[in-house]
Amino acid sequence: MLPVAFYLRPTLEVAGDLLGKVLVYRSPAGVATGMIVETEAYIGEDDPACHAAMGRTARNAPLYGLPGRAYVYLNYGLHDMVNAVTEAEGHPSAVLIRALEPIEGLPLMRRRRGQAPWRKGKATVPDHELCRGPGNLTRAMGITLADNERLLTSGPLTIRDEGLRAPLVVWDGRVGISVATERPWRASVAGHRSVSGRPVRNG
DNA sequence: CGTTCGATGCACT
DNA sequence: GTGCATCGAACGT
Repeated sequence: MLPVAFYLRPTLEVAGDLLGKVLVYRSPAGVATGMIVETEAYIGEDDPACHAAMGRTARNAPLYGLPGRAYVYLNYGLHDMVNAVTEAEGHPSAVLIRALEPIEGLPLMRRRRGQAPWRKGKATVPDHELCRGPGNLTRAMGITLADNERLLTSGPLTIRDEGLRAPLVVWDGRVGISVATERPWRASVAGHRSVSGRPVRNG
């Protein structure tokens, strides 16, 4: 299990080092796990895309708290986004987990994805798309707002180092936001099928 | 290939 | 009332 000290570091280091680590979620319905292949850093009140940009509010309070906990919020009324809180208490920063390569619990993931209101009765989801995108991965894993502020170092929601080979990391601009997109604060595994957005071209 | 748009909830102004 | 750290279907070129 990654210790609190892992998260108590500069957010960009955490964002890069989370690639290749394994997100684990244990629910009554079963266990689901996946290797993290895409992350984004949101760093402090000076980052206009960070939820802390306007100062502390009820919603973003977890960002200001201790590292090594989850920050989960609802976006577009439909999608729960999961972040790992980083840096010291009082430094509002986090890493958004944007995509996983599914490892364990694929049938459970597929069942959950199929329950999305806009997807009922549609074609089944290919394995590598089950956890592609931040909204998709929380739905597949079963992570919800109820997991906000949960410890990532013990309990049902954890991130483990399973010793997988360190992947080749690509840094580029964050996606889905309208400000500060030029900051290269999105980390992804080069060429991985489960990374959201357009594939990164290679020479 | 591209753009548009509906689904859906809530924090914040 | 406005605006999202989204998703994917439907349509146009």
